[in-house]
Amino acid sequence: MEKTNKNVMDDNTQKVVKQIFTEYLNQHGHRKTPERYAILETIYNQDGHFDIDELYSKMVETVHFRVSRSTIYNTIDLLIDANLLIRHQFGNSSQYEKKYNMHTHHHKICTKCGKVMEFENKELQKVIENTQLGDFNLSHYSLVVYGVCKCCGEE
Amino acid sequence: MEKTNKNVMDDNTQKVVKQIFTEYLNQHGHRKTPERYAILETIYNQDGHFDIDELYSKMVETVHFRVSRSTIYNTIDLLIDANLLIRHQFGNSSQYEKKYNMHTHHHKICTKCGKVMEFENKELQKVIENTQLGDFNLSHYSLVVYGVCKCCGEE
DNA sequence: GTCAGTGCAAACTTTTTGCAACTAC
DNA sequence: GTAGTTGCAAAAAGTTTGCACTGAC
Repeated sequence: MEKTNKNVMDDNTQKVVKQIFTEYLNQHGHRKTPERYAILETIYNQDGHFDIDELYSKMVETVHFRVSRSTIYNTIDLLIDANLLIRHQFGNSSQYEKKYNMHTHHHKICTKCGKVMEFENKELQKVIENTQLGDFNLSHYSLVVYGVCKCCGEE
Repeated sequence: MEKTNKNVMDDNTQKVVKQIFTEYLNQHGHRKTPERYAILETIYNQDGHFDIDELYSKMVETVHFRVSRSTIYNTIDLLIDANLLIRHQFGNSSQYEKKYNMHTHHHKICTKCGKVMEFENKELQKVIENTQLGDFNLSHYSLVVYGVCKCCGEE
């Protein structure tokens, strides 16, 4: 069993990402709606990966802020553009992950149970970032390693 | 503009992958239906990535072998299990790629035009394969690099 | 007051499932 | 003959779109 990052974002991170988002919205002529900030706050108050449905449920049930799925999709696109969120394409649905102030990490996925685990490896990170890509302007990358995890391998 | 792998598989590869598939089907008590071999052949007669719909169209229009989408989905699962096919999760739909006798490679995706390009890098490959993953039995991996390609960057 | 943003429902896309007909064995 | 497969159509699941209403500016 692998641990996911347990550092729930502190108040300062919340403050900073709100500032970044506000600046982004201003620069792009978008409105600063309460829905958008509620979504940003919910995302930065949790750890690990989530999909749209999980975020929707969390907002309705836990945060008690009712937004439509359309608004979530809309806001997620803005957050990705604002560099505050990463989209992964693990399974059938897109998985998202906050980006600001996060350690670079990679993912292991168990092909039996589907569990997604994170791991860090500085050397790997360095080599990938230094790779020659020709006329290609790198913005980010995603390394996913597939295999069988401890639990599933014990069968 | 990047070149994709242009080596259309030769007759020998076709023969070998059919043998591998036959063995797999036998070992797992699956039937050797013409649909399954037609799908395998079509996949190994083309290069690059494809999704279910492209494969379906190709079979209907080019190969003139009519199979249902259900059968394609079914067969693709078998081919993945038989280690003859890789599934990628690039966009909204799953992308597939033949696996036997292929060079290990990685993918660059342009975040503007969505183009998927391949590149090889032996060092990268070595570092990834030698990464310590604890109690995790590596089977394969997928490195996707996002950024802006030459054409899109010239705007 | 205006128009971007929201919520809802409908549409769309990709994948899965149920079932009758078929066929590899 | 029989059980695994196929093809079709319906259902699911995830995402996008159209449109009337709302609220940020």
